[in-house]
Amino acid sequence: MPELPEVESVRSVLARHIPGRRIVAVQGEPVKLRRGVDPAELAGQVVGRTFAEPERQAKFLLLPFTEGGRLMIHLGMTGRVTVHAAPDEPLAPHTHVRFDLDDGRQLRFTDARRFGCVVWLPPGESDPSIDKLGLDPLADDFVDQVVPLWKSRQSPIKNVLMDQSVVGGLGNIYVAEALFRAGIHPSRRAGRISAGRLEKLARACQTVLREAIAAGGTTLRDYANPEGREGWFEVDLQVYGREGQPCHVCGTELVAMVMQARTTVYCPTCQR
DNA sequence: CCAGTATCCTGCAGGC
DNA sequence: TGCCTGCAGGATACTG
Repeated sequence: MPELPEVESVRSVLARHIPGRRIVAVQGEPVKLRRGVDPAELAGQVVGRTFAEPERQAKFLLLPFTEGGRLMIHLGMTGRVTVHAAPDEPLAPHTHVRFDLDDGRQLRFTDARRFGCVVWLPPGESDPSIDKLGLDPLADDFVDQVVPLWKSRQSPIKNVLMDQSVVGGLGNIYVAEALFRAGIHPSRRAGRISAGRLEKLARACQTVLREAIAAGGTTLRDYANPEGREGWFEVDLQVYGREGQPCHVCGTELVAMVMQARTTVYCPTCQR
């Protein structure tokens, strides 16, 4: 499940491949992703444009063009962006959009569950999806900025962390890990946690994301980096996916609870 | 305004 | 062995 570190990994790989490359054609059939995509229509918008340096905002990949305009891509649950040496390489199932580049290579968007999107943003235009995004957890002033925001919320801290309009980029995996590292129970009301503990949580968010980026992104079954390598990097996950197993710190059996229809695993001893 | 829930979609694991 | 059920979950529209 791509969260911020996985998207950042995709961005950094694309940064080695696409800047300076011009799109010469777009292939694919119309498909209903999170938003409908029509490759023929997309062709009219991006053919002839040249990729500039790829960017990332939270979990959104932004691919600007030197001529103006940009592509906004979200990987959803199962989305992948891959670079292929030639357009005739075998197509993976659920490949929805293919961009032919002027050096003969092909950029592909694949997404089995179709929770992702590929959206054209015309020059000067933005999109509500990225406009609504909250704080950047990797920013230098993140800790100072986020504590008062969290303090004003009455929802369980886990739900607040998942809210992209508060902090952009965290998902179910890294939320669980950050809460464990900060020793905070997922269902504790955000506003009732002391400022000191919230600061610790903010730093834990930064640490866990930075470690994951350094490791190349946690690869579970749905993620591969854009070169198509199976980048099975391992990040040291303490709680995610470890329900019923002993806590690495105290040995207590880890517990799973469902919040907002999402499973959260935590240590009932270490997290209060 | 804020919080909580249903919905989209497919692959796969687990149970019988 | 094979089928069936349920779960995985990011964003968003909708309800309370």
